[in-house]
Amino acid sequence: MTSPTSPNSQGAAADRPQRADARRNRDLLVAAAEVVFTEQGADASLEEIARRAGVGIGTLYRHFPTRDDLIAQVLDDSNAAIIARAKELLGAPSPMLALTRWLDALIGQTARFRGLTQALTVNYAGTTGSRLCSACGAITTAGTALVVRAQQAGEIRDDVAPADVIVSANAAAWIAEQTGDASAATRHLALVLDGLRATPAHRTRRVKPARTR
Amino acid sequence: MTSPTSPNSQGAAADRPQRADARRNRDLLVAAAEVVFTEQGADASLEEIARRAGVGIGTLYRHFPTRDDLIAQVLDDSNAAIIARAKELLGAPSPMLALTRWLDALIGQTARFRGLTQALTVNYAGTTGSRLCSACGAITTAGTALVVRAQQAGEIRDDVAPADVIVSANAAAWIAEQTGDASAATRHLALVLDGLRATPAHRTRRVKPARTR
DNA sequence: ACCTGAACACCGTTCAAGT
DNA sequence: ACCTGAACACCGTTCAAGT
Repeated sequence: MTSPTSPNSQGAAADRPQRADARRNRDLLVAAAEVVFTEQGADASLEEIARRAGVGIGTLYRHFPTRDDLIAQVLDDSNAAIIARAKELLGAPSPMLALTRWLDALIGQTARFRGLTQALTVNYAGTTGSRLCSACGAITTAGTALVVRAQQAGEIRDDVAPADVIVSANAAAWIAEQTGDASAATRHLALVLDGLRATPAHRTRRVKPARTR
Repeated sequence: MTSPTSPNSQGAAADRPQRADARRNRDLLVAAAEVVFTEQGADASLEEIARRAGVGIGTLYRHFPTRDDLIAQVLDDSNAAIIARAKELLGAPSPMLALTRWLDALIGQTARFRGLTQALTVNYAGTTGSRLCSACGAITTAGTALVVRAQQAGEIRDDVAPADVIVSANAAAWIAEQTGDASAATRHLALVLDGLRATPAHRTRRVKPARTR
């Protein structure tokens, strides 16, 4: 009610929310985390990340209360990129080719480091905006647009939910991660895409007589 | 050369290799492990398993030097069952239906507890008989026979490796595990099976002119 | 021969003291 | 306001002592 409002507090406040050394430590941590996660996977030692960044473990926890907060920051740039790529591909002439390319890109970045696929899939499927992937909802939305466009163009069947397509791409990334064979992901995605192109199985079979009641 | 051979040593030796209390403790551990793994997943506390079995933690380690050894023992029965089921289904009239049913069963037992899909996939794909799943090779072999039969009957395309089909089924189980939605696994498997039924994508497209050299 | 549980090692997390 | 690292908690693993 009586709280005062300074004239230019609306946008300027977010620009320098922290001390210069704090900002620097934060950047060092994210850079170190990217290296260590890539080397050792998403369950790498946080102590090691702090050591490589040259800061105390307490500083890491101050900036990133949970492991997921740190992972989320590492993913931030590439998340923005994949969303931008989806918008770009919406303008491409072939809806099917656009979808295929985007799913390929999604797989590539989901496999950035070991353990990430597992961590992310829950977020794509769920509705809650988690700490691990604040952009996951936006990624799903962006991918959905590409799927719907391909469906409306009649290039893929329309009885499959867009979210399921994205989850299937994640499964492909997971296969690559597990088997250590990147081409396995490509083969799996190709199989799923062929399934998407196909006439649904229940339509190719003889029509079952409708059940009474 | 000079080693004596007792008259009936050939099969009897394996029957009582350990003391009665040791045997009992072993059984208690496997039973407790099954319960705890089901409740808490494949990374459940080993100390808790020992406690529930009513034995010291040292006894658990004596019988099962690694976590994988314990998991393997828990899976033993169902592994034998899925292999038997494959042989049974090889005699079923419809190769495609037989394959579908077997993959469904495989997914069901791969999702027995959280974290198992991940642990097993490496074994299906790899060649080494690991501690975690000594039967994985046999399961792959059994599944391969079902895939090959469906291919030879012309019910599914023959340019897909049988091992890839099994890995795809594992991916379906993984999706169910991650999203907590069992029907997601069914939908995903259905999509893959439609892909398997489909004419390969490169044959449905206009034939590309063969590249020179 | 087998069992037990204290002891050790490791890592994630917190928090009192310092700047 | 932020940083530091010792301290605490937790869990996996080993091994000397016991039966």
